[in-house]
Amino acid sequence: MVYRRTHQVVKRLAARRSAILAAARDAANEGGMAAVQIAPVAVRANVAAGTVYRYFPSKADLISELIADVSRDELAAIRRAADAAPGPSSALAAAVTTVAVHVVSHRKLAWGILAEPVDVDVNATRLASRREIAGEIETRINAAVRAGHLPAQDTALAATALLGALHESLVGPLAPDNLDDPAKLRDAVQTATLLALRAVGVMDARARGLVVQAALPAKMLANAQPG
Amino acid sequence: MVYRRTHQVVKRLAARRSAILAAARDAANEGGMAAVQIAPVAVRANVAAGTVYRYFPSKADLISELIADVSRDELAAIRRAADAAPGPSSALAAAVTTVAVHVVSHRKLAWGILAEPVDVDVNATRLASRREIAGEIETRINAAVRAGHLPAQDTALAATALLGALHESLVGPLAPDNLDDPAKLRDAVQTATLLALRAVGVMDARARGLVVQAALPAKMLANAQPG
DNA sequence: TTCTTCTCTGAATAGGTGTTCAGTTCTTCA
DNA sequence: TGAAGAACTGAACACCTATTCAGAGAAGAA
Repeated sequence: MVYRRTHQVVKRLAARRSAILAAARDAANEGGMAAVQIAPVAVRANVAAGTVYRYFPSKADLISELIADVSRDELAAIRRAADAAPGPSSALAAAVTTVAVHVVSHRKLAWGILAEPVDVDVNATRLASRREIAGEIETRINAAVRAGHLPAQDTALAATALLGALHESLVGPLAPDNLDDPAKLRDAVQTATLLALRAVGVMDARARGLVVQAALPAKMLANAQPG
Repeated sequence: MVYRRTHQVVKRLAARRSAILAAARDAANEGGMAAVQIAPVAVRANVAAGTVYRYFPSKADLISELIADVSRDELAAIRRAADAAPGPSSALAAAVTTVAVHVVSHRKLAWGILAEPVDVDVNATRLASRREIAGEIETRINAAVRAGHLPAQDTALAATALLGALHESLVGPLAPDNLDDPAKLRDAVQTATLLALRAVGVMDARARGLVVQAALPAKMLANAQPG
């Protein structure tokens, strides 16, 4: 009389888990991390509040996993874009553009993951996520420096500052508020990218060229969500 | 039999108000806005919790006033530094350096005022504060552009990005953690300032010169608080 | 079909923090 | 000095939301 999970059950359990995570992601994307509350998320996932706890030991774990998920996706996108570029400078430009597009495409979510305060328990995850992204950017800056395209500098600080500039100008409270218009959005992404590249020492003229080259297909911008 | 406040009483009331605000400021400086809780603040100010409500209608009002206070000070410092500079570029460098020094000097407070999420009621105040600072920086960028020292650009976005770069690299979670050492701190401030200036289009060589010129007296750095 | 084990439910619980208010203490004024 | 008004106190209250858990519902084994 041993109970053994049927394949079908295993699938359903996995699906529920995903549904809960997806619900959390949606909630975060609509109202920031503050909106990721157990009861509402449960409703969204068509599940009772208690059920959430059968999949995640605590809210902190849920959010941690959400953050890890999102940054895994983001990191992959950055690497893909950068690796496809012809040289170190283009790679950096592509990486930066990718980050810019991602944050404007999911502003609330990005804000929640980046800046919104949460339990100390999730800070570790968030920090790790940030480190990964910053580390990737730093790697690309380093490559450009080694190639002689950028002046020698504290690349860790530079990567951090670069991300700060992007985030603040694109999803911060002072970010332009008319980003629903695709044209404006594209402008904002390009302007922010230009600023970021100049910050690490790319000369103005060259930076403008790189930004244009790195311009992403409209398809990617089309994913942007109003809000 | 009209009760009339004696001068002494008026003074005491004012002192209490200040004490409460100061307590709130201290708390924020130690643990961010999350640490600004009525009961602890009251204890710090040697007052009962209820008393706080005789001076501030609600916690949101208390925090709003705190934010307004801090940014008033900051704005004044920025203007003082910039106005004392010999030209538009130096003025911008001085302004940026001032912001950098301020944020590293009170990291937790800065973080709380800048990024930590709070009641919607205080968001207006925080936004206003941010706008003021960004506006001042924007003004200085504009002056430098008009003087032909910087390329034409979206100065509002540039100011925002510039502040983002500073904040993220100096008080963000990835900021260097050895800023207790005055030498390191000075380095970090200068590096961040350099990045910020380059971002808006100051050429590398010139930026380095401006950063050195704008170097603030050690006295100002001495106010930095460990943490 | 029936028993056992797993899974889900959602109302109840728990903990934390802003806010109130009846009672106390202090201050003014005659 | 005493009456009246103002300020202060701090325990009680209120609200919000994460978490629990006893009972209900499904799913597997026999």
